[in-house]
Amino acid sequence: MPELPEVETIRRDLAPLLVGRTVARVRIHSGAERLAQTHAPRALERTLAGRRVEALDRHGKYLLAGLDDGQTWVLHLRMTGSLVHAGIDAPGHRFERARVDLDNGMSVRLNDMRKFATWHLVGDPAEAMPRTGPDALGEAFSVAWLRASCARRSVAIKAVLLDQQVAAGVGNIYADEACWIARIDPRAPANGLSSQRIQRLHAAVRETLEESLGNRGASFSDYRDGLGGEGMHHIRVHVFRRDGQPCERCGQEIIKIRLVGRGTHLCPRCQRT
DNA sequence: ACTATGCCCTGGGTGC
DNA sequence: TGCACCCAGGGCATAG
Repeated sequence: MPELPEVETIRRDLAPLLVGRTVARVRIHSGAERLAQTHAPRALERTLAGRRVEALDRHGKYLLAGLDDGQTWVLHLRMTGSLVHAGIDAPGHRFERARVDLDNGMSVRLNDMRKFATWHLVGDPAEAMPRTGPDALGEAFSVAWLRASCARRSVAIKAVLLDQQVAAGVGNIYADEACWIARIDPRAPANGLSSQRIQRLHAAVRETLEESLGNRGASFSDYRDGLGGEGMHHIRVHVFRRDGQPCERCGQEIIKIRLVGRGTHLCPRCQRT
């Protein structure tokens, strides 16, 4: 599950390898047609060929490749997607869905077991990410913003954290981790949290994302960095997929529940509503 | 406006 | 060993 730290790790790996390079050829494999959201697959392949990559940015979980014709190639990896830099003749991964060959004998492969990844080619990146708010590591995601986002919502705080309009880039792993760090029960109604607890939660979101970024992301299953390697953060998490194990803080057994349609992990003793 | 649910996908795990 | 079933969940569509 590439979330913000994973996507940012990929961006940092790929930026020096892609920026300044020209796309020689793009190939969307048979069976992966849904990848291309704004064009028919063959049309997208033709349009991208010959374009130079001028920048590789990120917003939330989206990667944004700025092209020399002013268009932006917007990539989202969803749950099982990865982008791996490899030689043009390197054998394809079992779940390779598309490949981008560069002008220097190298390529980037999109591997995606579940075929949920998307590519948009747009003039304005906002077109490709219409329901996306401030990046969770950016300045616009402030304590005041989180407080305002909670004030008008009666749903569980975890649902607010997962809302990409509130904190773009936070996904299931880091929502659970942030709630544990802030000692807040993820089921707590958002509009019932005190100002002080929201401040603590905001700091916890930043802390968990930055720590994971420092560990090059969490490879619970399919996530790979831009060079095909695994992250290290999955062995550093406090609650995510640690159900049955003792809480690091109080020793109580971590439990797993279902909340907003997602597996949710928490310590029932030291996380309070 | 808000909230809840189903859908897309496929491999891995579980139980019989 | 086989096989049916369930689970994983990001973002969108749809319904209430």
